[in-house]
Amino acid sequence: MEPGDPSNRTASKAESQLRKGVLEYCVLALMRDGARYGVELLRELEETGALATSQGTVYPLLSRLRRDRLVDTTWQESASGPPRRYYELTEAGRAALAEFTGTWPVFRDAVDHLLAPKAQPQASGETGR
Amino acid sequence: MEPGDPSNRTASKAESQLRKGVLEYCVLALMRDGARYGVELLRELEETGALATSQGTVYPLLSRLRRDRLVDTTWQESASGPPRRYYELTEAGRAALAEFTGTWPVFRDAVDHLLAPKAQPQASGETGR
DNA sequence: ACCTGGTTCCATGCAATGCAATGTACCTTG
DNA sequence: CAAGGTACATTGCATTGCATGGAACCAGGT
Repeated sequence: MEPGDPSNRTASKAESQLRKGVLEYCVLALMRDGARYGVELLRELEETGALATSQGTVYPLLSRLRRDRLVDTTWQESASGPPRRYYELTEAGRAALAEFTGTWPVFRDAVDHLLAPKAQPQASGETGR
Repeated sequence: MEPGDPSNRTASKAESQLRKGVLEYCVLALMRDGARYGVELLRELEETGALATSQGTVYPLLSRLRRDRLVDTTWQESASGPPRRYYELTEAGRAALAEFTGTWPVFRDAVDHLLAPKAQPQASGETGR
């Protein structure tokens, strides 16, 4: 990779820290519709733009998921290239993903609320949403 | 506080990791409308529910913000109790907050998109599943 | 004066995690 | 066989949330 790639500017220090703890569940989410292998996950994360990362991040993460029994793995031959290790959600993995799916909106809304411009004391009550 | 509160177990690990990198900017956001002191910030974070944290987290964070010149501090007497150290945004602090305000929605939407149930390719109604 | 309790500030050590750098193995192509 | 691409993996580092513990200051009761 080009160390001096200027297109990397978007990946500031803040984004790197934002990924912490979220990446794990994003990877689980990507496996929701079926088994995936490492480089495939890497590509799909890249497509999201904000969650792009590197092999040095994904493989240790996948190892942790396997250690914690959130995923099962199976080797599978490839039509062209070396064999791939496919990762698939276990029951515990689906449970963890479901839990995060509930946790995330709460967290997201809390941050949204803090970041939103000063609340306007518009009359009383809330305008709901 | 209840150190061993079992009701915290479900979201504790995930939420704890979620706070990484976000807390810094949430604290900056809280100072947007004026100077704040440590315990005050702690209380306001507590009110958000999802961003509640402890002194052991906030004070080292505030030290880093000061080290990086994102905030300035001034001592101020208290009507009842020991003096308080008030933290106020510097120009660099406002810039960092502004940058994050731009970064956050991109990140948030990326996670939302991944977590959303499988995208249903337009087409017409899908009756049940 | 002394002590108890509340408030506020802060430092230290640990654990989790993203990441760059690097290495290994396999497959295809020439 | 040699070269290059694909895929998996490990190591060491920096950052950061957090539990724990402590210090300083003030007010009120005894």
